Amino acid sequence: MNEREDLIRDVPLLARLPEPDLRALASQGHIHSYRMGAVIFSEGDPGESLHIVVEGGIRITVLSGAGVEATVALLGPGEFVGHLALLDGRPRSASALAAAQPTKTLVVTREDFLGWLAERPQAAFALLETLSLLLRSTDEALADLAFLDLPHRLAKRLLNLAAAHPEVQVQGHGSDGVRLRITQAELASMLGVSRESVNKQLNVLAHQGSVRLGRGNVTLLDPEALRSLA
Amino acid sequence: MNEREDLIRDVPLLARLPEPDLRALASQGHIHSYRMGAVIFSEGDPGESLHIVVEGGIRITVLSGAGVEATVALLGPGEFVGHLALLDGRPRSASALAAAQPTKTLVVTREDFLGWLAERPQAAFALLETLSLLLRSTDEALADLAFLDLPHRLAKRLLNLAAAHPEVQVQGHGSDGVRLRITQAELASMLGVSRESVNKQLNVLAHQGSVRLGRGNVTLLDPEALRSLA
DNA sequence: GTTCTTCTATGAACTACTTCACACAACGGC
DNA sequence: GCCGTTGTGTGAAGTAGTTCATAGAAGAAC
Repeated sequence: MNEREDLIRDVPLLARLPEPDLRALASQGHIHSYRMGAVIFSEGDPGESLHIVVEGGIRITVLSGAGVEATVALLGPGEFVGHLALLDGRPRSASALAAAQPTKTLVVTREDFLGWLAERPQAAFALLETLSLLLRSTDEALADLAFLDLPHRLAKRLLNLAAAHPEVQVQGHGSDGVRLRITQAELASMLGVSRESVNKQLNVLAHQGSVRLGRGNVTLLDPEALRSLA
Repeated sequence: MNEREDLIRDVPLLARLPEPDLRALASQGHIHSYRMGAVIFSEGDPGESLHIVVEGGIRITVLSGAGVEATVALLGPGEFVGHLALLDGRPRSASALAAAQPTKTLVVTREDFLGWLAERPQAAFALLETLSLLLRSTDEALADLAFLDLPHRLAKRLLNLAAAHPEVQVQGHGSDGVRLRITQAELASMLGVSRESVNKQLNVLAHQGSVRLGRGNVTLLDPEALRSLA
C-alpha cells in the first residue's frame, strides 16, 4: 500500500494532492502485469483508466498520416499515461505498449477516480492548477517546434529528459554525467525529425564534448553547454 | 448583465458551467476599454485575470528566439485569453494587444474567480473536463506540426478558423462561403511558416477553386475539398 | 487626389531538413 | 561460437521550406 502511495505521488497530475487524499486514491488502484510487447491500450479505445508504471516501461505510439508509427514518449517507473481519460473519458489518442519485460502498472479507473474526486473538492482545485501547468508546457513545446531549429530543440529535449529521469547518475573515469536510456530513433520521433538528423546533430554535440553517445543511451556531460544552446 | 452572461457562456473554459454559476461569475466581472494598439498585458507580467472580448479584437503575440514577434492568435468577440492565469497564477506567456478599435473586454480577476470557485465544487468538475479537452487539442496541434506538411496544416487551420468564427457567411454572385478576416502574415505565424509559403499554398487552393483570396481575408468556397486535403 | 502604409504576389538563391543506400558495431538467442 | 536483429554512423541526392528582392494593388491619412 505504501508503495502504491509513493507511486501516485510522483504523477504530476496528482502530486499536489493532500496526503490523505492520495492514500485513498492509491488504495483504489489495481496492479496489472504485461508481457513485453503486450498492448496496454490502443488508439481509439474508450479511455477509462490511468496507468502508472510500477516496473518496466511503456512506449506510447501514434499513427501519423501515412500509417507510420511514431513513438511519442517512453515511460519509466513513476511515469504515467491516460490522465486525460480520467477527466474527460474520451477515446485514447495514442497507443500504449509494454516496452520492457515484465511491466507492471498501477491502474486507476475513471469510475474510481470520479467517485473519489466527488468527495474531495479540494483535490479538484489542485488538479485544475496542475492541468493548467501541463497545458502551459504543451503550449511551450508547440512554440518550440514552430520556431526553433533542430540543434536548439535537441538540446532542450535532452535537458528535459535529464530532468525527468534523474535516475542514472554516472560517475567515473574522469567524466560525470546523466545517462539517458533512449535510442536515437526514439529521440527523433519525439522531436519530429528523422533519425539521421538526430544522429548528425548528436555527433556535433559529442565532438564538442557536451554529450557521450552509446548504443541505446546518451550521456549528458556538460549540461551548461546544452543550456546555452537551448 | 445579461450581455455579460452571454459572453461568459461562450468561453469554452466556462461553457459547461451550470447557468446560475455563470451568472454569479459574470456579475463579478468588470468591463475595460482599450484604444487600438493598447497593451492589455505583456509577456512576463503576473497573470491575474481573464479577458473576454466584448467588442473589437485582441492580438496575441510572443517573442520567438531572435526577438521576432509572432502573432499566435487573433481573438474576436466572445473569445478570451488568460484562462490559465485564473488557475495557476503564473506569469503571462504571451502579450496581448488591442487589435481593433475600440476594444472592450470583460475582465475576471483571479481573486474573484477563486472566491467564486471555492463555493462551487460542481464547477471545478466541469472545468477539469474542459481543460482536459483543451489539452487534447493542443496535443493534436503538436502532432500536426510535427508530422503534417504545409498544405495539410493550412487546410486544417482554415477549417478550424471557419468553425471558430461562423460570423461572416458570405452569399452572392454565384458562390457562397465562409469569409475569414485574417491576413496571410497572421496565418503564417499561426502555422509556424513564412508568409510567402502561405501565400503560395493559398494560391494553389485558389486555383483549385477551394478558396477565394482578398486583401485581409480568405473565403472558403469548398470546405469539403479542404477537408479531404486535411 | 496624392502619398504612405499595409498587404498580396512571385521569382531566385539558399538551407535544413528529408529519403535512400549502405557499412558496421553491439547484443541476444540458441 | 555464430547469426539475426537492432542500433549507430555517414554520404549523396532530393525537396519543402527559408530569406531576399522587388512589384503592384488596396486602404488609410491628410
